[in-house]
Amino acid sequence: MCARAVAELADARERGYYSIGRAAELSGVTAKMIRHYESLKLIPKAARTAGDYRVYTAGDIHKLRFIRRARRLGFSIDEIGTLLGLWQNEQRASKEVKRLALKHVAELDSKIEELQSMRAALADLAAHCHGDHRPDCPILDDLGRLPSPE
Amino acid sequence: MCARAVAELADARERGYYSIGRAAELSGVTAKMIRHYESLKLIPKAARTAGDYRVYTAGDIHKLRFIRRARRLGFSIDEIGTLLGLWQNEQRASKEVKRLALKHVAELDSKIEELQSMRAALADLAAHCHGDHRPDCPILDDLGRLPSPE
DNA sequence: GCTTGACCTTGCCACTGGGGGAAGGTTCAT
DNA sequence: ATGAACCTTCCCCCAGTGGCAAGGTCAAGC
Repeated sequence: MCARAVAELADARERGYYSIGRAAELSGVTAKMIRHYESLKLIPKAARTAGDYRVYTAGDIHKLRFIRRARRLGFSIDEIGTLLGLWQNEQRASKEVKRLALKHVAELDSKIEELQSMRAALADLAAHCHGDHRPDCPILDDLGRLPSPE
Repeated sequence: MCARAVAELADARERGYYSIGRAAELSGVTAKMIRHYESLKLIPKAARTAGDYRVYTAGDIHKLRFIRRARRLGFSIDEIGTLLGLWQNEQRASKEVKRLALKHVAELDSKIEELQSMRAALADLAAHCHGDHRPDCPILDDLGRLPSPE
């Protein structure tokens, strides 16, 4: 993931390197996304074999797994970049990490609230709709409501 | 929004047409998005003046407001297309509208649940992090956790 | 050695729903 | 007649994927 030109693929495998497909299997991040993360500079450029195949170490795969877990918690790519830096920095202060996590919790909270208010408004409208063959429908009435008499 | 070539802008205004900027003001949908919705065929092509300016009727603006409200409830552009069709169809069955609304409520519910489980997991990790100058951090430990001993 | 097929490479296009801006034309008031 | 305000089209950007196409590499069987 850092050095360059690692000879043949067979060689590379013997030395403990994995192809992008294997890395994808082992980390749960698709090959596509591994390349994408490389292009975004979230991860450094992978080393290549003589045949120009990317090769990954167990450590790289560990890092990819880290990224995948962070994505699942909803962190953005930028935030994950920061988290990776902190993860690999032995001098980090856990305060920094906690601050980032709590900021993200707050973002999640506001998204949740937003969705909940949409949900409530819509469920309320739906509750007042007969839902039969007739055209009358408070849902459409509300969406098409005029703000002021026209 | 349907016919073509409406002569001069001044004429058009006298006949009750609005420019895209006015339509944006009155509907709350930006001029940018009005053009975008037209390109997506969510709304028909607007009529044009001799100078190629789009013109809109009060009815069009009403429709744009409908779209804006539906977006705020989280409906996708596709769903809004369907809702618009139902809105303008006097023969509609309110059952259809209600079904769409309830389906969307279910989608909102699953998104809310997803965010809530992220939120809970992250808040839990953060709660166990000292958040001080020391590097030890359960948040990073969890993100970097190996799935099986290696 | 040659073929086959799995895997890899790059690159482009699509989607969600917008935001921003450039380059140039139109309208209208002064 | 000129400048401001508004309009036009076109393109790039964001996040985070998925998919396709054309081509190169590798390992294995015959």
